[in-house]
Amino acid sequence: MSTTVESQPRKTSRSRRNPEETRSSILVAARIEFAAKGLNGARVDQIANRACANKQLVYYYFGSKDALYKAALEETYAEIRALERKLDLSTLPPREAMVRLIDFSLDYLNEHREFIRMLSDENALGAPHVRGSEFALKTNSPLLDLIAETLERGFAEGTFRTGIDPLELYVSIAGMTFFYFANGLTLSAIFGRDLSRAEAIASYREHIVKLTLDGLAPD
Amino acid sequence: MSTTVESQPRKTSRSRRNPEETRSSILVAARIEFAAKGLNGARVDQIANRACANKQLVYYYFGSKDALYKAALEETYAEIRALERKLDLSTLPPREAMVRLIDFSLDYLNEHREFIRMLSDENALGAPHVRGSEFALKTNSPLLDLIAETLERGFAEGTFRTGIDPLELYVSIAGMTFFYFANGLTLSAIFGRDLSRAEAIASYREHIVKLTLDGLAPD
Amino acid sequence: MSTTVESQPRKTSRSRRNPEETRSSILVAARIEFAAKGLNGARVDQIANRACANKQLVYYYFGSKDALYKAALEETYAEIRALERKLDLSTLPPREAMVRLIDFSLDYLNEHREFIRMLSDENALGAPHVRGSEFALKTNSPLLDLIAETLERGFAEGTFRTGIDPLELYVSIAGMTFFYFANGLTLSAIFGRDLSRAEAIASYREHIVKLTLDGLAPD
Amino acid sequence: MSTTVESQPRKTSRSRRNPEETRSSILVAARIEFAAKGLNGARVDQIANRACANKQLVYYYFGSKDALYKAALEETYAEIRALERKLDLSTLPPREAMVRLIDFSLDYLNEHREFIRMLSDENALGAPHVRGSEFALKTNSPLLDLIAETLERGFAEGTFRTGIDPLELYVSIAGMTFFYFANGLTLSAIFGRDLSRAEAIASYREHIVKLTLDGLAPD
DNA sequence: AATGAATGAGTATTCATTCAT
DNA sequence: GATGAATGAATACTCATTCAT
Repeated sequence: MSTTVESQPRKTSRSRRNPEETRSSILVAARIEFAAKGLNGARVDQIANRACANKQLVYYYFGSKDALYKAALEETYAEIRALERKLDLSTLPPREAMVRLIDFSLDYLNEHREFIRMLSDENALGAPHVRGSEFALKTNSPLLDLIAETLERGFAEGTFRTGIDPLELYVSIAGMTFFYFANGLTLSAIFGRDLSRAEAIASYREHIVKLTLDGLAPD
Repeated sequence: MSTTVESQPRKTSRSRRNPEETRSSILVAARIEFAAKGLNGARVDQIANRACANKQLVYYYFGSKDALYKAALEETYAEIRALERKLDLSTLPPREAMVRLIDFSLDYLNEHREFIRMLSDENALGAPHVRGSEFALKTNSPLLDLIAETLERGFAEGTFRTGIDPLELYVSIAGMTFFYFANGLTLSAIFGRDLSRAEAIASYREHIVKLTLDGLAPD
Repeated sequence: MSTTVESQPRKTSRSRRNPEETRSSILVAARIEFAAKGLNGARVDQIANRACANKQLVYYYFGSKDALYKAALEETYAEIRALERKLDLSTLPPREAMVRLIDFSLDYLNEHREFIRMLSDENALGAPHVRGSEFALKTNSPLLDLIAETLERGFAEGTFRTGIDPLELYVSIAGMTFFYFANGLTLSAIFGRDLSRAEAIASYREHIVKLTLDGLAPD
Repeated sequence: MSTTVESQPRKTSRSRRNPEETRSSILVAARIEFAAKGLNGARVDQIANRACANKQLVYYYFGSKDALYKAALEETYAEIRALERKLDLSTLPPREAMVRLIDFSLDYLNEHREFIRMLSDENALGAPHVRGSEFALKTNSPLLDLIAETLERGFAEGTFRTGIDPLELYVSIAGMTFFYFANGLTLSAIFGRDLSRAEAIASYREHIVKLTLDGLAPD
């Protein structure tokens, strides 16, 4: 469950005089560095290094470390939104759709710890980069609509109860999955049980699937 | 929901030549500073300032910034464990006990955002301070036993189903509450709904109480 | 015989944007500072100041105080080796060659007290910078070969005896000259005779020339 | 040939309320620390620690780090002077007396590297502690008189030539021995020959004995 | 578009020394 | 005499950022 990234400058060659590629490789490097060390811990030098660019180029393309962080954050969000858009819940029966949503959340976070780190970091800093209208618009999620539609279908067929707020449901599912990975290291240490093992994750999945489906079921 | 702490040196007088008090005031200042800015962002200068001590005293008493961070983390954990110990779940009927547990979790995190920040930060850093046997022992939680006992009582009286893992239940509850506050800023920004309002919290409480109790109920 | 260097920042202008010159001026400043105060006593600030650079440039070019010290030490050695290489002993009759060697040693140390200081300091510290193969190779001295060849020529013409180890001869000559200047201050103070006066040096020269030549003569 | 001293606080108990002993144990500790690390490198904390005293006592008894250094230097000198006083050269035939002197110098320095370090350090610093009349008087050496008397006896019996300055002879002998040990580490490293081995020392001894005796012999 | 050189303001840490008891 | 607590002034080193080419 370690998230440490060794600071190998990974100097794979990058073609000269290709602005688009240069910008892109800086952004990729930035995402890795920020995800691994946070805004404060990340080093512009390392980012430039990893991107096989020089420090000045970082400023040329992004203006400041902070702006670069924001760009990295936006890309990270964009990525997850793109995946969410592919999550075709409407073709599945409501209960299966909900399970699919949980699995997606669990799998994505398990495989993209960097998203956790960036999200935690941004909030710890007071979320200064997310505030502002453009950001919210850019990262506008289709998920809430998907959930709402699924809940309605479930209610219609009698498998879900009414009165469930899609955002609250989303937050509770995201919370259960996010927390598991976000705080897995301290949880494992303090409770003496390795939560990063595949079986532990599978078992926990069963637990939250049951909790959610039962919680959604009509009385 | 802002967690920023203005860097006012808050120079309230501190009696001289009182080692116990000096040490303590440094630790208090450290907890505030670390909670607000994280390990990387915190400034030893600020801590000393806030404690009305000088920087060297910090080193005199704690040795290093890192050791001070660990001490702050331990105290933070100790505090929550002390509260958990007071949580007398065994005198309540199982379902009420579970609600009590959720309320405690929600209220504590709502009122102690600094705990969230320290926990997130420690995990982001790879939990280097929590690893190691002494820490786990020191912060050994009574909560798992309380939950296990409650689950058993609930099963005995027929309100809870069997086969529920106390740790998994704890993680899911903690996740739902922790995530709400930990990532509240970005959630509010992106979904355009202020989650820090009291009514929003109350509504979310109802949601997770329902989810949990229904999830625990026998089929 | 004073070696103290006043800490005048000696801000003689240095052309901007000239990396070669910048690096070089830092190294020059470092040699002065290290020679005057030793590794421990030297201040990076002072070095930067004297080089009309700022502190960070020192790190930009040399990485650390220690690495800078090593670079200064290497240059110091390189300089003396370059001079030794010019010492054309092979064109002189053996006895004159030996006198030439003594004179060179005496004159060089007299005029380059900084070499004495750096050598003493390095040894006092346990010679950590000199250890390692590259250093030895870089500073490989031609002197031993020169001495060996001179001894052979002297033996051939009957002025020197056989069985003399070049390294031991070198060490004894270097010892007599080095110690005179290295410890001149305490010697002068304790024995109440100023050894830094030109006549004192001249007289001592006669003494060691005689000692050496007689010591080398066949029985 | 290493002179590094591990910083074990060597906390052997020391009887309380015994001023003489306290002062003495501080001085002993100071000599070890200064000899190992020099004036700049030595730490008052370490000295106090090693002496099982507290830092304030160091100041109580010696006033300052510098004064303590001077006291340590004086004791070091006093010790060698005491040994020199026991060197009964006058009972030996002149040539044997001279050999005895060389052996003494070689052996003492070999066994007391700390003397080398302190002497080098003091000179490197510009000998500020040795300057001043009291120091010279306190450490007044009998050696020059012993050498002068030996030279006279040698001249009288025809084994030594005339015109030899006792101080110059002393400096040359001390130089050959001192330099060997003082700079042994760099010499060994650069010339690739371990000068600290007993055989190497024995061989060098023969060399300087021969050099000296031949140099003193009449033409 | 790209680069290496240069900079100011910080940042944890150290250390000799003094104060109060 | 002896001790722990307290302090100011340094000190090596870092880092985001800008300049000049």
